[in-house]
Parts: sequence; structure tokens; C-alpha cells
Amino acid sequence: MIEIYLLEQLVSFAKNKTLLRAAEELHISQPALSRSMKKIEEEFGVQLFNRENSKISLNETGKLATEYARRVLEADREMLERVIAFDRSKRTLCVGSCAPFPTGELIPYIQEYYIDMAITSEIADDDRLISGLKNGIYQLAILHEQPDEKELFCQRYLEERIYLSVPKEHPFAKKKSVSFDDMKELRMLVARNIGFWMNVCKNNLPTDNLLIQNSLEALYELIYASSLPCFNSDRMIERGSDMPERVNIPITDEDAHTIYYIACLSSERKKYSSVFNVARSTVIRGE
Amino acid sequence: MIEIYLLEQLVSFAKNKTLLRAAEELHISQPALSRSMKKIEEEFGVQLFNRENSKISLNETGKLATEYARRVLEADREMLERVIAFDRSKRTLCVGSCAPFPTGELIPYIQEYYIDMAITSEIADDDRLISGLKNGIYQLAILHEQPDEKELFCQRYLEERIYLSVPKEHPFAKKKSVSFDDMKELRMLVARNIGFWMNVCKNNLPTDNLLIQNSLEALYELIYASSLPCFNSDRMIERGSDMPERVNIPITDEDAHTIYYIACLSSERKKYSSVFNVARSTVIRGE
DNA sequence: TCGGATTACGTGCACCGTAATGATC
DNA sequence: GATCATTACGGTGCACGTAATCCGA
Repeated sequence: MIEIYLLEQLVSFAKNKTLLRAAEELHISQPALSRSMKKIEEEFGVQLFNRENSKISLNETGKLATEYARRVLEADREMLERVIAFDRSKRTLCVGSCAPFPTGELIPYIQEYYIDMAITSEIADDDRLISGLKNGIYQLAILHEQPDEKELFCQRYLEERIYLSVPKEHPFAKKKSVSFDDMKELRMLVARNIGFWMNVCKNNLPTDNLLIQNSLEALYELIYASSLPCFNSDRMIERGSDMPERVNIPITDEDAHTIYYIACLSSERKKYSSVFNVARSTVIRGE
Repeated sequence: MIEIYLLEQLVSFAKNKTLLRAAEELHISQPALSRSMKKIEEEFGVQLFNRENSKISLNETGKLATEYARRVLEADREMLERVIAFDRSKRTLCVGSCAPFPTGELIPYIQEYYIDMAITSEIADDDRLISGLKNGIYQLAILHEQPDEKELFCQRYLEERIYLSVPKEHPFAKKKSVSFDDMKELRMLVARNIGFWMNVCKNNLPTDNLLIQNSLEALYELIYASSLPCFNSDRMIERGSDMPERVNIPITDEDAHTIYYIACLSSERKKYSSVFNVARSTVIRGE
């Protein structure tokens, strides 16, 4: 069997055409490379080079050998890459969610239970979450609808209701409640990354009235600096992110309320039982 | 990059399950293998083994790594095989022929001109010879018909005429000539490996009358031991393989006579010019 | 006590670099 | 003289083997 380092040197020579330049690329000396080329020729047991005193070049067989060498190196490289990726995936727990609040709520608990794992979370559509669970992109998903798929285990999690948030002096500030219909004329500040709530907004309000902010910093700055209305939610308020000089008015539409569900592959239910236990106890505490 | 010898050791361990047995297979010591497994783990940068004091085994990642390692080894092995085969093909001159006589005539000359090459020859149909020239299986072919292919160079070679050979006391022995039609009732001894001549026989004589012999030894033994008729040819007679106590009677049919042609790829005409020169001079001498 | 893995230690080979030589332009 | 390959020589790292140790059935 011919060792990888020899193949690397062969390929580098094929690329650089002279031993000197190849040796520079490989950070070895010219004589070392010269010897290696002798050695690889000996190991193949066939002539790979034309040598004319102070000139060495690949012959037809050498070119073929280089082609195959490239393949071997590629296989070696791919092996390294895939094995490392697999290892990483084993120690990474990826949580997908349809909205930001539940991950913020759940992840600290998960982190606590799986201290040796990297936890990643991202927001995606329910469709993508479900297919992601199936193909292993996500290990856990937080949905706002119960999927009726047999291969998924699903457990009810927290509820969330969104509110209209306006400054105290805003015409709406005195209202006990509002509907999306009432809000049709309002220009609303909203963050971009709010998952399915964005669909709720777009389905119930004129799209042009949504002042979508890419970053939370920008959003909060605008909320403080302007009197423009924005959204809030019971869960965010509980969490203490209430905004001073603003009042939160309940939105009466059914769309303004949701129930979250935690899901995983049925086959992995046991593996994540601690997550489901924590979630269940959170729900009970919240009631 | 991970070296081949480490991959071989990993694969051997995966196969043998214990370091001891794998070390035996690899003809190295147990500690050496133990260290190698540490090293390969370090080079991957991930855990590949479960170690429980006096027990070591592959984990999931290790099994995956082994799978990929097998592929790399296979690629390495295939490289070696293909390169050696290509080299061999470069120093092998393969001559295909439609009949045995012309190769026997030509090969000594070829051998003389290409002393550093291995000359192989085999007998095949004209179709196979032509496709073999095109795909590199044959470098030279001896045909009994001129192909009209542009990519082939073709030169007329020797002629051959076959004779009926019978013992002196045979009823046919006195004839000045015969036709295949005259021979319809004769049971003929023939060798199997006579190329296109076998087609000539089958097209002109009842197949059941052909006593086909696999080996030349068997054929000659029967010729000497029996009074059965057989074939001979002017070229074979010239060469001195005339048979005592037998007479050779010319066969009048056109099918009993052929002209051989030597062909090669037009692109390689120069490469084999010495062969064609020898062949031309042989033809002229023969006239 | 034996099968099996690891640790400790010494050794030799194989690969490397430096320097010198050879060859071609 | 510049470029480029090879030979010669001395050094070193690393993979190896031997021996000892540890651990569990």
C-alpha cells in the first residue's frame, strides 16, 4: 500500500512541474522530494518519470498514477470531514422552533440536562420543522400545531397571547381590548425573526403597515424613540420585558393566541424524556 | 491527512474485534497497535473507541470511520492495480489474428524488433479483431479481409491455400485436385483453434463430418495413427510440417484460398512501421 | 490464572535537512 | 552563472518491540 504523504507529494509535483517548486509548496527540501519520488516509483514497481539529467517529468503512467492519487487523497479528506461532522452531530442537540419565545424558555433547561452537548436553536416554518425532525436536522421541534404524524411524539407545552403595545398617550391606550380589524390603520413596529407570528401579522394586517426590523436592537431603539405601536405578549411580560410608558392591550382574535407543542421522533422519545418532563412541569407551574 | 497504515490497522481491528488478534494479523505487537489506535483517534480529533479498562471497542463514530477507511484503502489498492496494469499494457504488444499461420510467421520478427516488450497473440473473429484494435485490446491484427474503416491502416500480407491431406493409399490420393463438394462424404480431422478456417469448414462441409480436436497433440497423434483425411496448407508445407506417407491435394474452391492483411490504428502506423516493413519484405520474398 | 489493554523504555530505521555535485541552458 | 535534479552524510523523530503492569472473568 502506498502512503498518503507520498501521494500528496506526487500530486504536488504534478501540479508544480518541478521538484523545486513542489518542495516549496510542501515545505520540505528538494532532495527530500527527489527521494520520495524515487520511493513512490519503487513502491508502484513501475516507471513514473522521465529523467533527463537535470529534468524530471511525469510519463503517461505517472500521469495516470497522479489521477488515481488525487482520488485517494479526496477519499481520505472526505473521510476526515465526514467523521468529524458525524461526531459533532452526536454532541449537538438542535432545537427548531416556530417562534422565539419557547426556545428562550426551554433552552436553559436543556442546557442544564445535557451539559456536554452543544445546543443550537433556530426558527423555521412548521413544515420545515417536521421534515427536519424526520431527516435528523432537528432533534427537538417546537410547533404551534399538533402534527398528526405517527412517527412523531408530541407534547403540549406553553401558551402565548400577543398584545398591542402603545404609549400611554396613544389614542388606543384607554381601550380594554382590540381586534386586528381595529389595528388596520396602525403602522406597527415588528421584528423580522418572530417565526409563525409573522404569518399571523401578514394574514391579519396590511403588509405595508408593518415596519419590519432586522435586529432586535433596532426594534427596541425605535420603540423607545417613537410612539409607534408594537406587539408584546403575556409570556414576554411575565419574563419582565414590559416596556415603561406603554400599555399592553389584549388582542381578541383567536389568531393572537397560540399553544406550543414540543415534538421529537417517537423513536427518540426516551432519549429526551427529561426535556418533556421539564416542559410538563413548566406547564403545570404556569397554570 | 491520515496515513494508510493507520487505516489498515483500524480496519483490521474492526474485523478482529480485539487488539491482540488484530496485531497478530498485522504482524505487529499489541502495544504498537494500541498506540496506533490512540494516534488515529488523535488525528481524527474525535473519540472512536469505548475503553473500559481491559476492553476496547469501536463506538458509532469509530464504525463510521472504519467504513470510510475501507473506501480509502480500496481506492489505494485500485490505484496500484490500475497503474501496474497500464504499465504492463504499455510494454505488451498484443497481436490478434484470424488464423494461426500468420502469427507464427510474424511474431518472431516482432519479437526481434521489440525486444523489451512482451508479445502476446491470440486468435479471434475479424469483428472482434477490428473492435479490439479500436479499443486498445490489440495493437496489431491480422485479418483475411480488408476493412474499409478510415481509422485503420491496413497492408496486404501473405496468402495461404489449404489442401486436403490423405494417406497415399486413400481413394482420393491420386486426384490432381478436389472441391469441397467432392469431400462431402469424408470425415475430416481438424484442430479447434484454426480461426476463420473453421467457418470455411462449417460453411462448405457437413458439420457432423468434422472431428474437431482441442489440442494439436491429439490431432497429430490421430493423423499418424489413422488414415483419416485432414487439412494442410501451402504455407505449412513450406514451413516443413509436411506429413510423411500422405499426399496433399489442392482444393479448387475460392474459399480454400485467402489473403491476409496486417492492420493497426492509423494513428499508430508509424509506431509499427518496422512490422509493416518486415511484412512487406516477406511478401516480396514469397513472390 | 489467563486474556486483553496500557504504560514504560530503549532501539533502529526511515525520512529529513544541509551541503556538495552534476547537468543543462 | 542560473536553474534544477541527484548524491552524500549526518541528525532526529517516530513507530516498533520487549518487558512490566493493570484489570476483569
